[in-house]
Amino acid sequence: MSEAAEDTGHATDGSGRRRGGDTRARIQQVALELFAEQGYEATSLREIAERLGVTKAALYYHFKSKEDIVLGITEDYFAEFDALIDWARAQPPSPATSREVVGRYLDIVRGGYEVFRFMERNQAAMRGSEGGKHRFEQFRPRLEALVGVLTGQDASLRTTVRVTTALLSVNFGWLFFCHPENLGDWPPSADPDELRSVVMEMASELLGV
Amino acid sequence: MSEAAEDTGHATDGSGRRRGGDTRARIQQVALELFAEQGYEATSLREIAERLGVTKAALYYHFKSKEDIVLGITEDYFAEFDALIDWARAQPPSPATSREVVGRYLDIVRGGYEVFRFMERNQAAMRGSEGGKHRFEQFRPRLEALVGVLTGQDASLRTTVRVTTALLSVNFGWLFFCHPENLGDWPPSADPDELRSVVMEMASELLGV
DNA sequence: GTCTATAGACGGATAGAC
DNA sequence: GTCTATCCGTCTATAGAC
Repeated sequence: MSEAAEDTGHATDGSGRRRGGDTRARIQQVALELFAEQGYEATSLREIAERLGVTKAALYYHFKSKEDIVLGITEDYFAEFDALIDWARAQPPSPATSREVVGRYLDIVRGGYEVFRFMERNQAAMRGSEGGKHRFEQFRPRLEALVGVLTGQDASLRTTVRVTTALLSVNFGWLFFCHPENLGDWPPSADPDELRSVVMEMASELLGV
Repeated sequence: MSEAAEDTGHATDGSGRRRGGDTRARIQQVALELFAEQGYEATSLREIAERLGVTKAALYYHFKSKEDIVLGITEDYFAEFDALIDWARAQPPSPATSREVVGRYLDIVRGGYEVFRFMERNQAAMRGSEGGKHRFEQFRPRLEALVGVLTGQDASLRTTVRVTTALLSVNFGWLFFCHPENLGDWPPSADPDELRSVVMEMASELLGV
């Protein structure tokens, strides 16, 4: 969906360099990296602007606030989850369906590596309810919906915990082991295909399918 | 260890009310709650002081900086992990030992609910390397050590992922389902004993013991 | 679409009285 | 051990020129 790619449809110039409307996307990309590394609150707009070689004021041409930068990024991925939820609800319940749901869940995380890394490391900032402001906490309800689809109604605690853990293990497992991280030698960086099968196997066991 | 309890050995007065040295612990307790709810960077010392009915300056009598408040809290729990690692290394490798390690890991998390909630939600702030500063990121090496003890040397990717997931599922599972949280009705708040057995069962399966 | 300049608020931290 | 008062830095956000 939006992975450091264009979203406004502007053309490139003759030499193939990026032009015009992709500044917006570049801001989001840089902001996301810094937010994930240093934290949302700890990263200033000045820092983002500097890394892009522009000034703060330029950012405000593209986004009306700091929060707005994040909103624009996360929306796409929440929409993908919503689509997955709708799809899952339309399928007949079966072990094959469950595995397919988990597989699609993993693919969403794969496609939005930086975004999910950001969300994982800034949970407090996402929830942040300073003075009753809502902010961008919208993951929980999606997770609840997916778990509900996978467990069916009136699930036991055991089932709920296992299914929730299955999804979050997929999520975390991918972020933790498939990393272009600049940190030490642990955890080992895994081959994507191998990691995928390992993670899917775990999830299947936890789901009991 | 330090759970809103005294640590300076000061006496209480005749009526049993708290006195003297426990101000330090009360600061840590309140700070931890706010840090977990709103985020470390988003919570100001003014806010902490206000909730305690004192002024910012008073906090600086007990702690030399904002970071110092957190350091004092987390140290105890990292020490508990270190003790667990030492203990695990001294045991003969066996399925029973593995289960015992996981059980003790869970007990540490149980004992430090607020602390671990804080750490989970403020990963970015804990890692925060603004200008090369180290800060209080010390969980990873402990996790690596524990995983190493549980897998033995030269473990496959599959084993490493499963064991890591086992520990983190215990961690997350407890925080996620055993909650005095003020948020909606999901996830359901679980009975501690039941949750413990569910979580331990999952971990055992992932460990393959 | 990007700039300079600045407003306006709030942050962490310190000095020194009591 | 807690307070008042204050310093100084940085932050988000805006106004207005080019």
